[in-house]
Amino acid sequence: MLDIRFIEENTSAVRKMLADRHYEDKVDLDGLLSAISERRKAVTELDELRARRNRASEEVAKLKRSGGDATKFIEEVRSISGRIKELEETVRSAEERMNEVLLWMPNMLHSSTPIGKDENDNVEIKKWGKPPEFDFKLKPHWELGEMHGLLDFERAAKVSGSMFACYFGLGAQLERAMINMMLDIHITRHGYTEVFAPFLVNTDSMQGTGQLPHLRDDMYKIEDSDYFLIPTAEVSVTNLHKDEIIPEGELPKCYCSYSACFRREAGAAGRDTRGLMRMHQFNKVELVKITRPEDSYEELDKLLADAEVVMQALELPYRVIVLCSGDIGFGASKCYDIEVWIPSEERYREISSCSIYEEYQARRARIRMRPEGGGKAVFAHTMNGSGIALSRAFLALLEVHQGEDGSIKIPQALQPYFGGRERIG
RNA sequence: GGAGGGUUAGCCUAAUUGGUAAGGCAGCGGACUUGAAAUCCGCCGGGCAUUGCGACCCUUGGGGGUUCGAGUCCCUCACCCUCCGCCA
Repeated sequence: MLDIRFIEENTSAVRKMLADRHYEDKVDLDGLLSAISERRKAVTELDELRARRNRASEEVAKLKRSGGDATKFIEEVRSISGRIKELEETVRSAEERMNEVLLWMPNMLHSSTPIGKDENDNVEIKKWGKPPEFDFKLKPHWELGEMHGLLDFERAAKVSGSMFACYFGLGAQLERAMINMMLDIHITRHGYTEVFAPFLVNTDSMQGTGQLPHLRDDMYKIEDSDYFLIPTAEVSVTNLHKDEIIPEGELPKCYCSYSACFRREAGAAGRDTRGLMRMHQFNKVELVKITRPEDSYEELDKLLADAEVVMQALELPYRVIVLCSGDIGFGASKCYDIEVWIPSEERYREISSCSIYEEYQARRARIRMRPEGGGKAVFAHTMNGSGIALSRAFLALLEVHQGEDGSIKIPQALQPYFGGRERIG
């Protein structure tokens, strides 16, 4: 959510942001501005009338107490009240139009976010590791998974449907080992606090972090209730501090959280249909930070580095890109993606997304900070990133570390979490 | 699921048959002081305003209703507490 005063005073910057994001047609900026000024005009008149009514009403009270005749003032209040009702309706409808647009208004972009049209204009800023070269015919992960009895897509389809997976035996253990390793790395080496939060959240939380209204079709809604299945732990964890004013000394809040994530993948029919690449349900270890405004970009870079440590521990080749204005998420002002090398596709695919929202989510979720030494509460900054997403980490690990015989080498850092096992097969 | 109690500003607590939210703590600024404490004054939810100092407006969990007027009465929803029931 943007501040309406900011929008009024920086209209051309907002217009440029919408153009940079290719959002011009989706947001009625002029309608918003007119709703704001209509509201302001009505509120001014409303305030004056209310002041008159309050004065008259006070006279009524005085006269009643002293036993006098208040008829004249009662009549005055009655007549003013009619006009007040009209104006209240005007204000209400102006605010409704205002909020409708505001909820669909994306965040301003950070100056370091490159301007571009789509994913082709994202900027690569780093590469780590080398994509492996195989002198044999490599197997895709679903073949490796079925060969070792780690994965079963057919049975998952039986109990649920397509785009679900079932992990058996060492497969289930491997998934769990990776989750535990990631959590431990962040807790013990990076200073995060582990959180385990609900997987079902209400509409207000979904709106607080900006999934609603525009991603409604990507999420699962529970029938006959106000609950949604979380698409990421970002939602449940960030909203833990909703409606709070946090003392400056307690910032930054650094949380890491395991959760299952649920996505309808409504627009992705027919894509990545084989294997683990795209699932309706997958696991993820998420990193969430709430910080002082002045520290936020530094904290974002640290968060990215924290996620990278996991990639390195798993010995998975990756690159880091900065998303351009046409590709970056709705509420983010800047976003790094970590992309892992997928041998079977011979390209990099997203495995982590580290985004900063500045005040955008904080304003929606009303997360504020009380400055050291008192003073007016200000909005905190929020950010989050995958640290990292399972399923894709699982599939990358199978493919990258496969041998000619189909056996899979377990990276050394993971072995203690996997019963000391050095390989599968 | 049922019954009862509750929700007042960051925290805690008042408010007559319905009469227009009173205080305390914490915090900030100032005065006083060598400095601090104590004391005193102002501020201390949001909006709007400002050339100049506010006789300005809204806010008692959310929404609606009754009334000239609602923290107070009615309806509804959310959440918290207690008890009963059911349940992994």
